Parts: sequence; structure tokens; C-alpha cells
Amino acid sequence: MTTGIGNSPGRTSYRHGDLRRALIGAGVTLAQEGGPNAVVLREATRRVGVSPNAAYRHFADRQALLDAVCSHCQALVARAIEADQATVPPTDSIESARLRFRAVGTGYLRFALEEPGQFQTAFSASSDMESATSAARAGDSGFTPFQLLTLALDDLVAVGLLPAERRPATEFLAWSAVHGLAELFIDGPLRALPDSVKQDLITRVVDMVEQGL
Amino acid sequence: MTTGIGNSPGRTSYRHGDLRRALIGAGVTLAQEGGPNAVVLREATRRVGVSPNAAYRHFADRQALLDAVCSHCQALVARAIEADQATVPPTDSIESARLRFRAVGTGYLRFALEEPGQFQTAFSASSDMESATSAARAGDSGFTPFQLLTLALDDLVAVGLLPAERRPATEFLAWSAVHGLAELFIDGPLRALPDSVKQDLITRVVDMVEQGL
DNA sequence: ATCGAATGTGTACGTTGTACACATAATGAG
DNA sequence: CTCATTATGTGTACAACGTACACATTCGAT
Repeated sequence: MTTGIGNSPGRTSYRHGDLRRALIGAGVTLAQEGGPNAVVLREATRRVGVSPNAAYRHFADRQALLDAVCSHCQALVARAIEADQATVPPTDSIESARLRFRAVGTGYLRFALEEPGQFQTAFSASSDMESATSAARAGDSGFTPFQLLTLALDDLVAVGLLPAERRPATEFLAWSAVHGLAELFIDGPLRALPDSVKQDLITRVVDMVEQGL
Repeated sequence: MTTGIGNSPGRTSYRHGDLRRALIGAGVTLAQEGGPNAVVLREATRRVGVSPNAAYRHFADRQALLDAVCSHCQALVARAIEADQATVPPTDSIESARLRFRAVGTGYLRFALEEPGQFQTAFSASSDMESATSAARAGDSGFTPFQLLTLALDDLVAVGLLPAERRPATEFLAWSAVHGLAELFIDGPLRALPDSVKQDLITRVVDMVEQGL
């Protein structure tokens, strides 16, 4: 019975039905529990209820699985950003653009604090500029975290909050500041800071970026 | 023969003489070649010419070895910063303070580009605020990278370039921006950028920090 | 109905971290 | 100097991991 798609562990059918997706799901959970190093191929297959080698029908090797998990985690980051952006009121279009820009940073950092393992995995190795815009890493809006940042900056220029001549490469500056704080929070020296201090630092880093661009 | 201290691999004596230091050295080389994950206990012992278990007389486990390697790598970062700071002329004390502050960022990022594996290892896990000021991680001046940054900021306040009321927590803001760029360079999406663009981004990030504090 | 392609299993090997028992060298007390 | 103690290195062993190879089962097209 239950020969259909999406068999759970403990299935009776020989075929799984959707093993690739199931393995990625298990991998995302492992990433959540312990970061990229915890994404262990054998453990993923175990949780899905399949033999270790079954994974090789869907992924060339462990790294390929990790890459897929990484993409999935980046999509989660995108969703976190979108969620923060969704809260800004569309009253004033200038102030709105400013707040939507800030929401990229706060959403990014909120996710880093809420799901450190997945965040670390999202940006662990193997992502170059091409893959930073790949569809597998997009959120509900269809944009990757990097694209959401780029769009927010374009809007800043459009409403006149950022001079066009300063625009080039600003995504990398903004990203650096926010990503760096996330790293220092997660396994850097700021790990043990009380949450209120962390929240304050988030605000101040985004302030710095807004002022420093 | 050669029963003294500091036996090399291929030694004839039963005792090694300075195994702890030798293992850290091998670990630092491994870190240089492949980052924190390449710091493999058995490989370190192999390179030193000793049986795997000999390491356990000097380190509780692999993590303890990695921690020591990490400290050593942070000391290398400190030295890189000190080297950049040493190049600023002491003519104008105000301009000098400003340049010494910038040198913290440029030295940090230069090291990240020159020795990505060691840089990654230096800031991989297990360092909290106490250990960020531990002596094992200091450079020639006796200061850790974090302490060098703190001192540079204090100087900025002393010469009047940074208002005292803005001083608190600025080390974390500056560190975030610079550390984030380093991470994006090393295994983030900026990995494949041509070197000239990277150099430009370094300047612009330090500009942003200087302006945004 | 049958054959090939897709997908899962079983067995096996090399590597890693590490526990436990043992061997040997340095050191200090008599 | 002798000898016991302590520090340090070795040998064997085991579980877990990634993954190669051969085999089994099922799906789909003819």
C-alpha cells in the first residue's frame, strides 16, 4: 500500500516516489540542527528510510546534496526578507523604499539569529555570482536574497535617496556589513551577547550602512 | 642521535621533544591548504611522523587541536594588521590615527585574500569574547585583531575624529563590515571577482565604515 | 508481455576520530 | 646508582562516514 508519491520512512513499496526532495528535506533539517557539517549523507538516507547508496541515484556525491540543501536554505533566507518587507506600509513611497531597504538587512539578520544552522548552510561554499541568482534559491517572490537587496537599492536610487553615481557595487557593501554581523553572531565572538544587545547592533549596523553608502 | 628538542619527522628517538607545537604547526599548514575542515588529526600526526594517538597526550580531542590552530591563525591576522599599520607615517597625529584605523581593515582583508584557509580557520567557531582577547591569539605587539581594532577606535576618539558618544560598540560595526566582505570573498558569491575589483571593494567598504560610524 | 531504463539494496573498502592496553623514556627519591 | 613514578609515544580495535560495484526491483514504452 501507499505506492504513491512522497512515501514516508517505513514505506512498504520498493520505490520511494520523491526521494530527491525527501533527502533535501532531511538535509535541511540536519542543517538546522547543526549547520553544514551536520549534513551527513548516511544520516539523511536513514531519516528518509532508505539505504545509503540510494542517495547516489539523485546526487553525484555528498557535496551535491549539500549544494541542494544550501540552495533550499537560501530560499528560506529570501522568505525571511520578504516577510520583513511585507510589514512596511506603502504610504509614503520614499520612506517606503527606505524601509524596504532596511528590511533586507533586518530580515537577513533575524533569520540568522532564529536559524543559525540553516543560515550558515545557506552561505557555505560553492555559491558564485551565477548561482546567487539561481531560481532554486528564490523565495515566494521569485528572487534570491541577493536579488532582493539589488532591487531595494535600485528603488533607493529611483526615489532619490541614493545618488545614481554612488549606486555601483553598493549591494556588496551593504551585504558585507550585514553578513559580517551575522557571522560574528553565529560562531564569532558575539555569540554570547544578550539578545537585547544583538537587536541594538542590528539596528546600528543597518544605520551605518544607510549612512555610509 | 638527535634526542634533543624539536625532532623532525623521521626522528629516531622515542620522544618527539615538542610534539604539541609541531602538531599545531602541521595543523596551521593544513588550515592553509584547505581551511578548518582540512585540519585532520591523523594527517597532522602523519606529517609530524608520530602515531595518531600521540596527539591525545597534548589535546583532548580534534576540536582542542583545531582551537589551538585557530588561535595561532588569529595571531597571524594580528601580524598582518600590524604590518599594514607599520606603513603609516607618524607625521600628522590626526591623519595618522585615521590611517591606522583604516589599516586594521585593509590588513585584515589583505590577509583574508592572501591566506583564505588560515583566515577561515582563525574565525571558525569556538571563539567568544574572552578568547578574543587571549594572549595566544596576539601578534607581535601582544594584541589580538579585536584589540587592535579597539585601540584604533580609541585613538580616533582621542584625536577628535569620532565623537565620544558614538564610540560604544563601534568595534562591532566596523568588524562586521570588514569581516563580512572577507567572507563573501572567500566562500561567498564574490569569490570569482577579479583582483582589481576586490581591491576597489576593500577601499569602499573601509570608506563606508569611516563615514557610517 | 517483454525489454530497457530508472531506482533502490547489499556488500565492501579506505579514512576518520578515539578508546584501551601496552611500551619506553625522563625524572626524582632512596 | 637504582628504581619507582610519571610523561609520552605505539598498537590494536571499533564505529561512522563517503562511496564504488554488483545485484534486485519496478516503471514505461513497445
